Amino acid sequence: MKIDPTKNTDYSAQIAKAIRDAIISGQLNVNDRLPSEAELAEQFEVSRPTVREALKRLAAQSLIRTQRGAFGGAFINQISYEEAHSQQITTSTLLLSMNDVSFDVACEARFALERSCAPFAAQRRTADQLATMRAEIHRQTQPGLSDEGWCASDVTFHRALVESAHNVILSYQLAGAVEAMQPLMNMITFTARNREKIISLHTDIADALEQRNQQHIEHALLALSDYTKNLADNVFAAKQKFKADSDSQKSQA
Amino acid sequence: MKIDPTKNTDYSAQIAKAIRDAIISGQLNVNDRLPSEAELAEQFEVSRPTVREALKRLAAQSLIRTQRGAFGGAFINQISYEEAHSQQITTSTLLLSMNDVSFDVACEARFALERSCAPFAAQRRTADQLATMRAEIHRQTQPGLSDEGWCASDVTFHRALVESAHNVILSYQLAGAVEAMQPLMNMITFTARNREKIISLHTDIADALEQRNQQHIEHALLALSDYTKNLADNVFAAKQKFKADSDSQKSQA
DNA sequence: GCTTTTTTAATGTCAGACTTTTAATTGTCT
DNA sequence: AGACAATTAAAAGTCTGACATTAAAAAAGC
Repeated sequence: MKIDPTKNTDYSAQIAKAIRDAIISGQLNVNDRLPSEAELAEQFEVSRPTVREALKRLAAQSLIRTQRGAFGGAFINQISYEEAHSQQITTSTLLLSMNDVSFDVACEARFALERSCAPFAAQRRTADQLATMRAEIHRQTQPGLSDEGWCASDVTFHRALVESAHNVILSYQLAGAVEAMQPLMNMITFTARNREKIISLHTDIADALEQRNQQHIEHALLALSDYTKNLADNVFAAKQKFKADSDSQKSQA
Repeated sequence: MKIDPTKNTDYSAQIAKAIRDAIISGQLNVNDRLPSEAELAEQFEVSRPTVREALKRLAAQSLIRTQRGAFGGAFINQISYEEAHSQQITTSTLLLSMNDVSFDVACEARFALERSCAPFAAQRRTADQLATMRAEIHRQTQPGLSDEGWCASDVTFHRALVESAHNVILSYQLAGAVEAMQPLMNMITFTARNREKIISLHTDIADALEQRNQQHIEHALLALSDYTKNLADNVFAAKQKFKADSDSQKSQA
């Protein structure tokens, strides 16, 4: 493994890429130890700080972990669902917030993705997951519930639904999508009337799941998607109107 | 922003986290410039190499980009679908390869996720996307097609299906899932008979899309999922048998 | 044989220097 | 005045060499 000094990218980026490729292609396996920083520096013919920058890049992607002390070093990390998941959420959240994705598009995607767990959820849901969902619905009916509490409960509810499909890959993908949407959802404050409607839709979902009726689950999710979209449209229209009003007042003054 | 010397994590990790949080919370906006490395070193009361390691961590997640020269520095990067997508694929691919996820589970998830684009694809598909799919089907019928060519065509076909939903978020999530599965799919070599069956299922999907029939699309995807799962089961069973046979031969010798 | 101490090999951190890149500024010529 | 060239300055990129800290292995002591 060598680096190309004529390329106009950083050495550290090139070295990181070389090691990353070796991991992906399977030349390096989980728990293998990389050579020490000093040895890598010699191999790549760069200084130790440069090697360290490369290693930090890999560490940021959870590809390696480092251990200090004798017989320590950098080891190929077995990436866990936990880590993959949190990385996915950071990326997706930033993607949404930085590219002004319309709420409609995001909302549509979120519920469409969730819908994909319906057939398996209907088959495989356990009493436990159903109980979680019922408990969250009950929490949502409490009149004193704060906005944050409401949103957190919403996430827990949908996570339980996703988990009930008993497919780790689906869970990983869907939980990411649901959580990435959360900041957008937090922009909407729900009135008591809104909450009431959503609770009834949540109840529909739980009922359908209890009866193991795939089509009802899908139907209820679609209804929830439509209702949320409508709600958001109204909220944003109201904000727009408020802004327009205050603008015209300013220009009059 | 300060760091905690008593914590047992690296300074560079703490600094990266502090800046990352500032980005996520919106204190730092797209295209904002961070202070120079020297200034950051002063602010955080660490040395410049340590700051640099922190910045490389952020660069690895595409959160910042750096520019050399006067008036250069580190700028908050507007993360693109392209970047988010490629990061997601790296993570998902490694997650699958390192956690020996069963083929069945991955396959089920892949097609279930793809199914979520069906209602929108049926509504919004364009002639263009349909043509792409037909063209790929035609390519797949060519007798001389290599295994790599077959797999690449398969990806293109499914990408076109996903794109026909015209929802950028769905495209991003689904394309990631499809591509992350690819290394697993490559472990199966398709016989001529297998290919024939898959082509007929692809044709079913294209036909259903042409007729804008959501349920047929979903049904065809399910059939494809089941067929692929079966195929994989047989392939792995055969491999197992081969291994068992050669093992018993060894023990006899 | 067990516990304690020492050794040692690694990462983590620092200070300071030098190189390269790049944009703004200044200077010069037409 | 305007276009082009030379200068300058600020920043990232890189290197050297040192010291601090950690943790496991080896050695010493009981």
